[in-house]
Formats: sequence, C-alpha cells, structure tokens
Amino acid sequence: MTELKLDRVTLYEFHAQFCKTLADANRLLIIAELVSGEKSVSDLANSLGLHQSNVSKHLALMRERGLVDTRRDGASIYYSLSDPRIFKAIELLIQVQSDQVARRHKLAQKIR
Amino acid sequence: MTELKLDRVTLYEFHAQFCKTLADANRLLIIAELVSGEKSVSDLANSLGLHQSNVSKHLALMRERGLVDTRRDGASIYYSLSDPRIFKAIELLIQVQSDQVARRHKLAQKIR
DNA sequence: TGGTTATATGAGTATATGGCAATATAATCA
DNA sequence: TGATTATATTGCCATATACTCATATAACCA
Repeated sequence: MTELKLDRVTLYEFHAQFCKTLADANRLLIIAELVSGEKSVSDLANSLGLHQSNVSKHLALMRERGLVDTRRDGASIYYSLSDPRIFKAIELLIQVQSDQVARRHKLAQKIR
Repeated sequence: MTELKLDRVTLYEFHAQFCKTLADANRLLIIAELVSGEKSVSDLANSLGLHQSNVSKHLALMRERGLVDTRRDGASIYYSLSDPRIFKAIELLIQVQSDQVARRHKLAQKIR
C-alpha cells in the first residue's frame, strides 16, 4: 500500500521534471526555433538575443532530459528536437491555456 | 522589431508559467485525483497524505491560473478541473516522455 | 604550433519555490 | 454565543533555478 503510493509519487516526480524542463520561457523559445530545423548554439544565442553560456546551459539540460539531440560539425554543435511531438504537446497545452483565458474573460464580462 | 521580440518573449513567459503550474509532482497528483470528479481540500490532503496548508496552497495557485474551479458547500470547498483537456495534455506530454525514455534505452542497448 | 572560433563549465548572486508550523477566517452546530 | 470543523494565509527556512562573468575545452586554420 505504502509501497504503491511511493511508486506513484516517484512516477509523478518524473513527469513533473519533464514539465519543469518546459517551464522556462527561453527554453520554449529555443524549442520553437528548433521546429524549423537544427541550429547551433551561436545561431540560437544570436536569434534569441541570449548569452552563449546561457543558451548552452539550457541546451545541456534539455539534452540530459532527452528533448534534443546533437550533431557535431567541425567546431559547431547542432541541436535538434528529438521528437517533433514535443512541440505538438506544447501547442496543446497552449491551446488549453488560451481557452481558459478566453473563458475567464467571458466570465469577467458577465459579472461586470 | 525589438517590440515584436519583446512581445514574443512575454508570450512565451506566459506559456512557461502554465508549464510551471504543472511542474510539481503534488500538483500533478492533485490533478489526477480531480479527474474522477470534484474533491474538497481535506479529501485531497487525506488521499495524498499531504498537509492541509500545503494542498490549499497548491489549489490556490492552480485556481489563480485557471486550472481549477471551486464550489462552496457549507464549510467545505470543492475543487474541480476547469477543463478536462488539462489531463489530456498532460497525458500527451507523458506519452512523449515515455517514448523518449524507450528510445534512449534502445540506444543505450545498441551502444552496449 | 599559435591564434581564432565554438561550446561547455564553474563561481557567485539574486530570486523563486515548496514545505511546515502557527494563526486567521469562515461556516456549522449545540 | 462558544466550540468545532474546514479552509486560507503568513512567516520562516531550505533548496532549486536562472543568470552573468570568467575560464576551460575542443576544433579549426594559417
């Protein structure tokens, strides 16, 4: 009983970690950039206006957690989404969020 | 140009906040409990073995961000999912995550 | 080999987050 | 009204996170 509960918590911690990986605006921006194809660290740093070390750290985290793959070409390292459904999943979340915002807006109008 | 970029960042911060709301094991557990119908704070605290104040805080956060609705009945307050697709979205994320883990496992086997 | 470019990593700092304990607010009931 | 139950809120602490700067590692080229 307790054993089963612990397992369930562990499982949910695992899923929560995945959500945490998506729970950063810069990482979402990076993922969005990668939808159109692989990009190097400096590509991303330039297009997003972020520090190279910052981007590198975000990519390292996403790599650790299996969201992106890497390919070295000379001195550059190219990052790509390991699964295009990552972006689909994010889009669905965004859709739900947008609908909620719309619903709350309507509700606020009714009250007013 | 800069204006547009700022807007994009702001938008992604908004989406990141939504992901953050899901990025906690106990909140995911609460959401999973609510799939089967509305529950009071103490219901949730008991079934998950969490402190009442802890559950209350998590629910307040989820309510602020529109994930749950509330209904008062006497002294109790019942929480419910504001949109069942929240759980669907989480399930999709979990699916992607599971596939990634499976793929990495296969890869590890090949290397070994 | 030395210089340059690309990426990764470590140190330090500021902020955010989750948890617990204690207290406050609110509703019920005797 | 006073006691009880249910929920919310506040203060505090420990930990985690993101960021910047500086430095290390790695590949390339003259």
